[in-house]
Amino acid sequence: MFQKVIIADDLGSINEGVQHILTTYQVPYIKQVQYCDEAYKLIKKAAMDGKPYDLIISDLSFVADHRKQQFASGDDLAATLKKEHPELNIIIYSVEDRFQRVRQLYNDTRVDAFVCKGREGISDLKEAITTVFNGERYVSPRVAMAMSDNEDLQIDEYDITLMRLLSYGYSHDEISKELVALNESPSSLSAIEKKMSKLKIQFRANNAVHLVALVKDLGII
Amino acid sequence: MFQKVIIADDLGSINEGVQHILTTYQVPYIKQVQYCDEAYKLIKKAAMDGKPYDLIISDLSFVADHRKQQFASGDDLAATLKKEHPELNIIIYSVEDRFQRVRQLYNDTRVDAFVCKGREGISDLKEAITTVFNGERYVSPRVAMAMSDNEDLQIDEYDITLMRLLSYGYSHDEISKELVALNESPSSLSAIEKKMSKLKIQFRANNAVHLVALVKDLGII
DNA sequence: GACCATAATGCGGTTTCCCGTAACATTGTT
DNA sequence: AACAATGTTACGGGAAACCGCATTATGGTC
Repeated sequence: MFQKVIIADDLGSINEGVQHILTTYQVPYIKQVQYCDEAYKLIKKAAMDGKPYDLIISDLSFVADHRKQQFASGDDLAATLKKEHPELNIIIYSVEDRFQRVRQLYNDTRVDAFVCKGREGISDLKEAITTVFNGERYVSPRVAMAMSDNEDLQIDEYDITLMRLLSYGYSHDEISKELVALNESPSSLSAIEKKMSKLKIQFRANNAVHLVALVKDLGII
Repeated sequence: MFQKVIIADDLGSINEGVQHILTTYQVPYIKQVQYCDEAYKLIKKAAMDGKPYDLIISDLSFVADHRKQQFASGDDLAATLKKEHPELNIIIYSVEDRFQRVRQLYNDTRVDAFVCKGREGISDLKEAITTVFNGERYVSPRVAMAMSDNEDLQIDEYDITLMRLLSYGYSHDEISKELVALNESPSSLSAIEKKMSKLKIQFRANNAVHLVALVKDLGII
């Protein structure tokens, strides 16, 4: 099992289970930090001392406070770490569940695991830890669809905005007006209808209600 | 703080956090069991010995196995315990989040707290423990709406069926045909439209899409 | 500028949703 | 049996969604 693990998570959302899991896996050295920068410094130092960490479990969002930080988010930290310490395993443990960000972290940054802090968060995390330890990668089922290699399935921010507005009970017409107000394009009623139609095909939804139900289950909105 | 706590949860869904929370609250005696019957027996025995438990944290669903059990579910156990040991505090900690069952447990069985094993499960549970210790009752925000004293807000199985079918992408017409097939009544198109209309008013939803989004968030479907 | 491909919009027709009203059925009360 | 109250079904009309096609921008290439 891993020998040296660092947990980065700002106070507000520390999960009691994480530390516990690691102790049950008998990880001898566990360090908790509350800032990305601190994690980065400690990892650097440990590597230079020849006693590198072999796993970091990090959140994504860290509340900003008075201290000026080099890394604004776990995304930045992960990207830098993967570049400078490719041997370090990275598990992201976050409430985040939007496709966009998960895809980017998994496919571009190439973190070793992405776990949603959710209903099944703890058990997912356990699975992630063992899977990563065995040299493989992992994502929570909740967002697994985000990694589908089906290239048709590319959902961008615009799509999400659209579906989110839809879920708020906006009519197509209202969505159109809203997008005009936001200066976003396309914004015409026709364009929105067309987009909705495409989304329904992508998600194999029978209608708008079905679409929203599906993407809510998938955690996209 | 509580002195003697029993945790009833079948193996599959034990949450590492629960035990940890109790230890941080410095509960001196904690017992874990996997069967309702065992919990019942231990509680009985402890009471007779003059060293009663003062809190049980119990799941609702327990997987059935070869052993024949007196109590099939946490509901039964809770109801019996409240009757025979009214002084014992009961916290239900379950993935369950359907109004029906929550209402029954809270209003009829009168458990002291109902906590959803969800995203905020652990922190909810902590709050529940301290709240109950202070002699008050608690329910997770996720299902708090179920306890609304607004009597208009009574959602029954029929409503849930309806909204579930709706979320599956069925048209009103298809829902009607489905209900006819299931031999459920009312099943006419008109009746369904009327019911949908009422539900939209109840949940302050602008339209069907909004309704499904809301009840999905509330965990009703 | 001319040309093309694509994106965005506009429009008409069909279906479904939505909501009011009215008819019919069921139940319970006197 | 008569009646009221409520539950269920039927129907109609306007609004929104849905869908195909025509028209008008937009951006890039020669």
